[in-house]
Amino acid sequence: MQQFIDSIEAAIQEATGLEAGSFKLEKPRNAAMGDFAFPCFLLAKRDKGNPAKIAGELAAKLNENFDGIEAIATGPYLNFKVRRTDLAKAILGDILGQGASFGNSKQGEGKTVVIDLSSPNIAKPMSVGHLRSTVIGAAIQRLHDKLGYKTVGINHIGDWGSQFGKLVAAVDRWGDTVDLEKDPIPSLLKLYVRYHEEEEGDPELQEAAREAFRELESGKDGHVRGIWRNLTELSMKEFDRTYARLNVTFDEVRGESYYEDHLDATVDRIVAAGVTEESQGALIVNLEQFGEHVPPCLLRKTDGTTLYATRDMAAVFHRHELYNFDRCLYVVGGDQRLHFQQLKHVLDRMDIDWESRVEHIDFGMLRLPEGKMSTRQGKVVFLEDVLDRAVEEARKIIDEKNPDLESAGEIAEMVGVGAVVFNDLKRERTKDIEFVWSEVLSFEGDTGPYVQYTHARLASILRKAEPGAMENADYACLEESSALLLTMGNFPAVLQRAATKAEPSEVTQYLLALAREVNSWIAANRVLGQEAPTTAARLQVVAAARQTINIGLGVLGVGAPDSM
RNA sequence: GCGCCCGUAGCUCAGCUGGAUAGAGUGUCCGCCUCCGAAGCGGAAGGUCACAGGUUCAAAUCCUGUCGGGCGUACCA
Repeated sequence: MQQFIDSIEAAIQEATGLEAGSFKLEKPRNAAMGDFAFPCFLLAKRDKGNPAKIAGELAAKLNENFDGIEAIATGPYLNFKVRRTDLAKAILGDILGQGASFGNSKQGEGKTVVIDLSSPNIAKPMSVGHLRSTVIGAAIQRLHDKLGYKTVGINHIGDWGSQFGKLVAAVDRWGDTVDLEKDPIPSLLKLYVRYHEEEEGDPELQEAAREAFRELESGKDGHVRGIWRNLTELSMKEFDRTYARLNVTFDEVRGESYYEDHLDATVDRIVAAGVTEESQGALIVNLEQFGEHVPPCLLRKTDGTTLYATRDMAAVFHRHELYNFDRCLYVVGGDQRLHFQQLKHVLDRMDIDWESRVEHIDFGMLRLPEGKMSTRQGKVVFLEDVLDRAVEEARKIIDEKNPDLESAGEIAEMVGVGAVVFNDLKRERTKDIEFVWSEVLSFEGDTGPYVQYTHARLASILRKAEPGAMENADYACLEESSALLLTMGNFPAVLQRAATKAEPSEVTQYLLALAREVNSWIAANRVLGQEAPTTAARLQVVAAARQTINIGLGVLGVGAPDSM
């Protein structure tokens, strides 16, 4: 499809003297007007003329040299219509010829993107909130993979910090009251909550927790570290189960604890850059130059221990040394905007030239109808429960509508999990989401299962077609199908925009629109049993649409079943 | 208090870097399984794009202010 855009743009440049890149073709208001549009306001301004008149004159001029493309002036717009058979042939040829690599690009060749995603905290259950970072981050990684970047997905596990002192002390004291092996996460959560409550009036507990974290930080490999290591392993085993269901893998799993040894060097490096100062007994980087309200970044507390920010500084230096990234994306909730701003400001003050390559890919918070989620108040929805219920629901629908379906269990898993993941990727990243069960468990309309269902229908038609039925197509019968063809042809551009903006919802929204078009096209265009050249042409549309949906769902990490 | 983000149909959301008559889904109402999958398709109703100014040939989109909501605001992560 790109070839049409290129030749139209080239012709406009030649006829008007506009420079390449100074204008962009748009999509006409409705498909009947044409395939591509060029608003003439820009020219009208330059030449102080009437845009409608300019459009008319330009149309006449361009049509002299066009072959297979027609320029039509409609008011101040200049619309272009490609010869239908050429359009169909080019787009279907592209998609079917490229197969699974349709949408691939070389734009990322030789470039590296580091993505920090998921990053749950040890000993806490994954809530639907963690789903967002995991699923958004994984989609962004796959998008970049598709565009030829080298990608490194990093799961930066929260396994360090003063709360682990409490946890270790709690396990030490009351570990035998729960079954850690069988039910690790809920048990740990219970212990943590109990410790939190009881230490209020018990200085001894407070001191025990502090002591435990001190020992942990000292690096001594003894009793405390043993407990901590065990907690970590138990939690990771649980997390891995969920990741497997979500179809997410990581290139690097590193706890914050990994940076223990890097902390002193990191602080030294920032001090050496001359940007630190002492304030109220703590070591800080003053950031007032970025705005009088920007609070300083704390590197060392009064007691000498480090903070989250220190560990993140260590991590970003480490990642840069290791990967020399072109983009370093942090897929972390919007509640941490200030933290990442500070991180970037510190890099900026240190005159680090790759500062602009570090991006906080923030996303909206997930709220329950009754308010903000809170683990301690029991106001959480656990991810496993959501997945289980969605799968259960999918199974119920399959039993009802398609009781003979083979491997119904696997497909129910694909559809249920797909519904949850798709739903999470549906809205613009930064928007807050209210978690409503009925919405997550809905399989109709703007949902993942709707797209999956469309895929299954297309696959079903292809299964029923005779071998070789796609040969000798008569593209003339696709006269009325050009809107759908253009949508499919636009897929590579959608992927590129989604990657640049780190915005998976561009893909979900695209797939919903495509599925909608496909479904009404199927209703209006009988494929099988037509005259052979007609069936052949329509089968190509079916195959191309199936292929495009399949790739799109793949990027999102949602399964594309051939039947469901 | 201050900073950042958000406000589009009853509800959930699209609307790309300003461009043609603001679009989907859901819910409500009506129609379609003797024809490739009804998790579907077609149709109806539903909008002062929070409000008020401004910039522009052109504003849901950019700027300012007001109101409403969310998040954050130095020794948690």
